[in-house]
Amino acid sequence: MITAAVKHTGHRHPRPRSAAIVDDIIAQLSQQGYRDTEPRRLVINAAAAQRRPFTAEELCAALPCVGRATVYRGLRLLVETEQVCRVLLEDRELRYQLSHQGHHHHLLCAACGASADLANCDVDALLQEAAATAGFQMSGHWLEIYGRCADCAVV
Amino acid sequence: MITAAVKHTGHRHPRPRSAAIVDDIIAQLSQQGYRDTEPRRLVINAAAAQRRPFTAEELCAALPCVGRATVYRGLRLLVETEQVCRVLLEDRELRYQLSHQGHHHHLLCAACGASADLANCDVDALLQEAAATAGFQMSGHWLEIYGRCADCAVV
DNA sequence: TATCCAACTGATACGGAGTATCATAATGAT
DNA sequence: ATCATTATGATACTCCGTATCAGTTGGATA
Repeated sequence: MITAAVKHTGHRHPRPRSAAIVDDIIAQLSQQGYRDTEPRRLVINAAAAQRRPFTAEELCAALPCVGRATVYRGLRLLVETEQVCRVLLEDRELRYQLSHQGHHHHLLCAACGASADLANCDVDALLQEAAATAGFQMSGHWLEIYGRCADCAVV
Repeated sequence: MITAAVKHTGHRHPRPRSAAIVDDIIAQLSQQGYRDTEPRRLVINAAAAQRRPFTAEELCAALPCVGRATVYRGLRLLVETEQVCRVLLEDRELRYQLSHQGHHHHLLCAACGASADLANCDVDALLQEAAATAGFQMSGHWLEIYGRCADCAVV
């Protein structure tokens, strides 16, 4: 019998630090009835390796041995299960990044492409209220914030 | 000599109420060096005739005698000159609608497709501040609000 | 550990949305 | 009326994402 700790993952080297993330996501997917497959792991792993919001095509390029459709399907599944969130750039380019828990918005740096999470912000409540004033039942929203991060800020 | 009031616009019937809007927009474009052309007027007129945010393809369909590229170019020009604003639906479909002055956001009804303007809302200030707290210089944002308008509200 | 079905994959084709190209036409300043 | 500039329209093209479908794989079951 092979225990989880000893089980090979296909890597000859020590498991990268992203392996835990992959396992965690795979576990959550399994719980929801989705299978643990090699291509799916590769997609999650590649997504976790990104340091910036990335495009689906970038993932495809990073995973030449995984079919394009599979990459797209994998991303879609991850978005649906809220493991990954979608980010919209100013030019409407769609990018992705791993979710870091709960509802939040993104501060997107136009200079370096970095993304910072904006949590603990009561925009939602404000919008809900403003919408209600107009007799509108708000059910959702899309908000992206553009500018420059601390590192790229113009002095 | 033909005065502006008498000048024919190609209509045999009384000028539709949108004609004033078209003239106004054309005037603003002229001021910026853009020409007053028939296809461009047709695009503006068709845009003004819409009651809901519309897609570029819908305009194309409504203007079979105007080239598709021209419709797209016209819309792009109108967006650049801020005569028309872009609206993003939840499924990322891009729509357009005439601008109604100043910065504002849209309340988009998922049931009937209507759009209401949300003005006099200090979201911007709130975001600016929240972003600054994270050391982020905000330069812009994209915000769309989804839900149900007063008419379509679920009781 | 053998069986089996549902889920998954990958190659491919397809479709929609928007843009580039370029020869021709129209505008409006002179 | 002339003429340089801008605009148009037909078309081809790119890009992004999805549908299709035959073949494969995962993992539940016994």
